[in-house]
Formats: sequence, structure tokens, C-alpha cells
Amino acid sequence: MPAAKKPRKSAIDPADFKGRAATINDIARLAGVSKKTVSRIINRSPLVREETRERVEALMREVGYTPDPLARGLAFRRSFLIGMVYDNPTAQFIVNMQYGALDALRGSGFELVVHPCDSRSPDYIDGVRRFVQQQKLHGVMLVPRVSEDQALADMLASIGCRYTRIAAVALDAHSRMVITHDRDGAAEAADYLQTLGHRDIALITGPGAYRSAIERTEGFVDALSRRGIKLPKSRVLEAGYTFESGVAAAEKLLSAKDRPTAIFCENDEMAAGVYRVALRMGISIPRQLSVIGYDDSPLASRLWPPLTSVRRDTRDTGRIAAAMLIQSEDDLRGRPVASVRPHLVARDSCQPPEA
Amino acid sequence: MPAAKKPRKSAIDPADFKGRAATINDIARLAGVSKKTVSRIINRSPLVREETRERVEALMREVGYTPDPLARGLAFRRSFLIGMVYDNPTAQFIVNMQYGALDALRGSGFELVVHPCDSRSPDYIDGVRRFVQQQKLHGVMLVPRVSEDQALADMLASIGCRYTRIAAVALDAHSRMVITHDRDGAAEAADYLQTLGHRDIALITGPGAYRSAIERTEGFVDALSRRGIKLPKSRVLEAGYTFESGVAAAEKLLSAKDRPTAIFCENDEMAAGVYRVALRMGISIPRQLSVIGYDDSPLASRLWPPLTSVRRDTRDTGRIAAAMLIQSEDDLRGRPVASVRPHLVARDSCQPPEA
DNA sequence: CTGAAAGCGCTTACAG
DNA sequence: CTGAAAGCGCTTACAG
Repeated sequence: MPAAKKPRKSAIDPADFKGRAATINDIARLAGVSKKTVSRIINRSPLVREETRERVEALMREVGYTPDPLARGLAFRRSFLIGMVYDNPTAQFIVNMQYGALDALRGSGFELVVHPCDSRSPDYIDGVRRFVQQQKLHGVMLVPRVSEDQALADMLASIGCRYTRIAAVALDAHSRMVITHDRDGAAEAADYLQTLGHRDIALITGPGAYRSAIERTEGFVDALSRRGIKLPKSRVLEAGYTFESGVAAAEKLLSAKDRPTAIFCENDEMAAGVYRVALRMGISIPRQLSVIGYDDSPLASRLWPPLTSVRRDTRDTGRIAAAMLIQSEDDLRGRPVASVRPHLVARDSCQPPEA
Repeated sequence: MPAAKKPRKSAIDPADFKGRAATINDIARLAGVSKKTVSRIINRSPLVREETRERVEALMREVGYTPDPLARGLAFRRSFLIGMVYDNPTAQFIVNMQYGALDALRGSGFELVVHPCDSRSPDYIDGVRRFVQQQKLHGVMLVPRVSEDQALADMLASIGCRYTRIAAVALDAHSRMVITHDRDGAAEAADYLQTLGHRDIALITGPGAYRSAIERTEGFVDALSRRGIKLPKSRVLEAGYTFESGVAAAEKLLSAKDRPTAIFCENDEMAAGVYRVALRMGISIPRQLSVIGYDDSPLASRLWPPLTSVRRDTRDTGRIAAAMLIQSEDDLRGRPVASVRPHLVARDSCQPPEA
């Protein structure tokens, strides 16, 4: 009978577990501690001796152990999933928000599960509730425009689900908000146009029911007013954040005898609509008409001339919103409110008005 | 002592469970069967008497019971999550694929978890493996271009993970493929240009390492050749599926003395680059130059003139790929291979060549 | 067709 | 600072 090999730490390898992954029991046994101690280490409890923690953590790394999120979820009564809830923003916005959220989640053991919905549907809140409760979500990110729906936030609070709301202004407790300061972005556009010498300026807004549109409108109008320019009602047209609605608004503005020398559009899609109409009518951008958009989407640099636009760091926004959901609520308290600031990206679609 | 109320079935409501959700034990107790029978019903086992099944199902509906995916996942050693793995396609493509996948998953109890990655990174396959194993994913959808990576597919097979690959041609067993027939889409573009009377045609391709680009190129070249048009090497430029690479290729093609009368671009981004160069050089589309793109992205209708493009039903593709993952493997066997056909959407960017 | 026992891999509540 | 017992809500393997 050959002498039993002396087990050396460095001899442990995943193959020891015959194809199955290591469990908390394997770690406890190999480390010579109870599974509860291992559990404490997994959950970063301070109630573990430093030497023990280091030894067990080294072992975990060696065998490539990661705790099973299903088992942890079952015991915690809460999964390691973060939900992202949104209602049809542009594709680039969704994707950037997802990339940002995943930046924050990488290496944390949390994963991102996506939930588009239709906020005009009467039972969409119920749909979100089922999504959250059935999956026992750890938390959800609410993206504009669903982030603006107080009834949705109230429902989530009532079932004890953590959430972060991404919106132009603080609609909720600071620990639940990421503020995008749309008012400031629009104000920057206004200042820029005034500085270039424009006085006869028009505004194509998003839908009045959207908080982002309200803020961009007020930010733009107020900033112009601070610089002594009054925007008459006839120069403000409400549209729908779509290309087609931008076309319709531009047709009204540009077919009038006294057309404006500059137009600020509250998103890039509508600015593309203005380009379309200007091209059709033989109005040269920027010589005869300056145009500014909002979003700085890929479209902005595909247009000719490249569109000056207010950039928002959507990826950063998503990263912050997700990071807040996986922080301890203590860490969140007492911090300044999370915010992401927009800024103007000047390209070639603006110049001083013709004499 | 008041007489105990006789429990009527219709009197059961979720509040009976004092805030906590009903469990399989509640259902079993209330229905007067064992939890194993309830489990059989959840899992659609045929080994349950019809009357029993109906009675229990009615009860489940009444109390709003849904099985806990964490508990089921722990017992099954497999979660109810479908992963979507991709490496930076366009935003619209990703989002449409996600919508499609969610169409298939809705009401199934499965959810979609997203996993973008960088296939140029040496350890990206390892990253996908950790993602799959840690979350115990039920299956993953592989989107181009990661779908074309045989090493990735092999790794998934080796760890026993179900997958579906979306690609231009069958790269794998039929039960694991959704075929997009890019060759046919490109051929349709070729036929259209030939029918319009073009003979001097150019092609701007995607990267030669992409299967989609290979197929679109061969489909286009072969279709022209069948119609008696030979595409000289000098008329075929490889680009990178990006706007900028489209600009560069267009500059070469359009600055030559004998420029082509039509250009087929293997995606819309590159077609937008051709538009940019044509505009700068004063070449009128479609009068002096016909252009066709591929994807039929939103960009196609934002351009002026609206771009003729090969549409692919990405949402449908995603729906089929996800549906295959949650079907039983028996159901999948013996079926014809899943496929989605592209088709040309004619807009205003093509006309017969000038005399 | 139905059920009692054991187990999936963790955590909580309690004890020391 | 550490541990033994019970439990999270399901399924598997076995028995009848």
C-alpha cells in the first residue's frame, strides 16, 4: 500500500472536483473551517480573523471558486440581477446605457437583464412588477421616460425594490437619482447662438409630457432671456423627438417669409429633419441657417455639415445608475446627488448670421 | 367561539400568504396534493391526471403563483436566463436583436441577460465561459461576429451549454443555426442594378474576416457574373463597415477619371460615407451615381435621397434564435434549418445611368 | 398516476 | 471570532 500523498496546497486544482464546480463545502473542508466562515468571507463580514480570510481567499482563487448566485439568491430571497427598464428611447441611447451599466457590474457578480416596455399600455406597471417580483431583482434602473413616472417609482417602493431614476431633475430622494441637467445643456446651446450673433432664433421642442423636453425648453428660453433675447411663441414649436416631426416643424419655420437664422432642436433626430427641409428648400447650413441638436448621436457626425450638438455621457450615466444599485445603502447616504453634465460639441452647423 | 369559516376556493387570495408569495408547498397544501404533483404540473409532465392538473392550475392562477426561478435553478443546476453575446455591431442591430429575443421569451419565465465583449481580446472566450458557468445560463445567442468564431462555439459545446449562432451560412448543426442568407441579399442588389442598366459597377466590402462580408461579396459578384457583368479587381474595395472607411473607399472610386455609375456598399454606414464624398465632389445621387446599402438601418431613410438598401429582419432573427434555445431539443430535431431572408427596399438612391 | 425523503449551495438565527 | 442546525423553494431518484 503506497503511502498517501501529503496534500500540498499547490496541488489542489479544479479537476479535484471531477468536473463539477467547487462548492462552499469543498472550500470549508479544504481550508479546515466551517462553511459559515467561508460564507462570512464571501459576504465581506468583518467578523473573520485576517489570517483566516487570507488563507481561505487564496484557496478560493486557487480552485477558481465563485459562489453560486442561484443558491445565494435563494437563501437571500433576492437575485443578483439588475433590471434595466425603458420605453423605446433611441437605439444608441439604450446601448450606451447598457454598456455603462455593465461597466459598473463587471466583476461584481451581478448581471444585467433588460426590460423594454410600453409606458402607454395601461398595465405596463404591472408588467414591471411581475418582472421584479418573479426574478427577485436586486434593483432596477429606470431610464427616461419611464424614470419620470411617479406611479412606477411608487410601485417599486411599495414592493421594497431598490431603483435609480435617470432624469433631468431630482424627482426623488438623492440616493435614487442620477441627474442629467438638461437645462444646462440647452442653456449652453442658447449662449453659443447668442455669442455667434443670432437674435432671431427658433426652438423645436420634444413632447411637453417629457421632463427632458420641459427642462431643455426652459433652459434654452431662460438663457436667451438672460442675454436679452426674447423668444416669441411663434418661434417655439412642439414636436415629438422624431425625424418626421422635425421635418414638419422645420417646414413651418422655414417656409415663413421671415425665417429664423438659427434653430435649436431638442434632439438630433429632429435636427436631421431640419437638414432635410433645408436641403429641399435650398437653404444652406450653416451659411443661411445655423442648427444645433441634442444627444450628439452618431447621426450628428453623419450629417453634412456635421451637426453641432449637446453631448450627454449616456454611458457614464448608466455606469453611475448601476453602481448606485450595488452599493450599500449606507455608502449612498450623505453623498452629494449623482449627476452627469452635458456639454456642447461644436461642429460645422453654426456660424454668425448673414449680414 | 364563532364557527370556523368554511374555506371556499374562491376565497383564497394572495393576502392569505401575509405578504410573502405563495410557494409550491402552499399550492400543494391548498390543492390537497403532494408538492411533487405540483412540480410535475409546473414542468408539464404528462404523468398527472387531467382533472388534477386542471384543478391545481386553476388554484395557481387564483393565488397568482409562479415558481421561483432561483429555487428551480438551484435544483436544476441551470438558471432561467438566456445570454446574448455580441461584439459591437451597430446599436440598432443590437437593440432589434434584443427586442426579438424578448418577443420569444415573453411569458416563458426566461429572461435575457446581455453580454457585450471584445473578440479581439485574447481572453474573451474565457470571459464568456465564466459568464455562462457562473450564471449557469440555460443557453446563449451568438450574434455576428462572435457567432462566426468556431473556438467560441467549441468552448460552449465542451461545457455543455446550448447555443444558437446567427450567421450568413450554416457553420454548425442545423439545430444551432439561424441563417441570414446574406448572399441572396447582395444578389438582389446586383440584379436590381443590372436591371436598371448599370454596367460599370463598384463594390465596397466589409472586412474580409467577416463571414457576412465574404457572403455579400460573393453573392454580388456571382449575380453580376450570371448576368454577364464582370467586376474587375479595381472596382472592389475592402473597407471596414464604418462610415470613415466608406469615405476613404468612395474617395478612391470617385476621384478616378472613369468613375462607376453605381456602388453597392455592404452596409449602410459605408453608404453614408459614399454620400458624404459625392456631396463634397458635387456628384449627384442618383442622377450621376446610384448607391445601395445593406441593413436598412434608420440612417437609410435619414439620408437624402433616401437610400435603397437590403433589409434584414433582425428582430425576427433574434426571436427565432431565442425561441430555439427554449424549445426542447426533441422539437428541434428533424426540422428544416431556421432562416431569415433579406430583401431589397427600393428608395430613391438608384436610377438608370446617364446616357 | 402519486408521494416521502434527500439534496441543490447557499444564508439566517442562534449559541458559544 | 467561529460553528452546528434549520431553512430558502424547488427537483431528482426511488418506491409504490
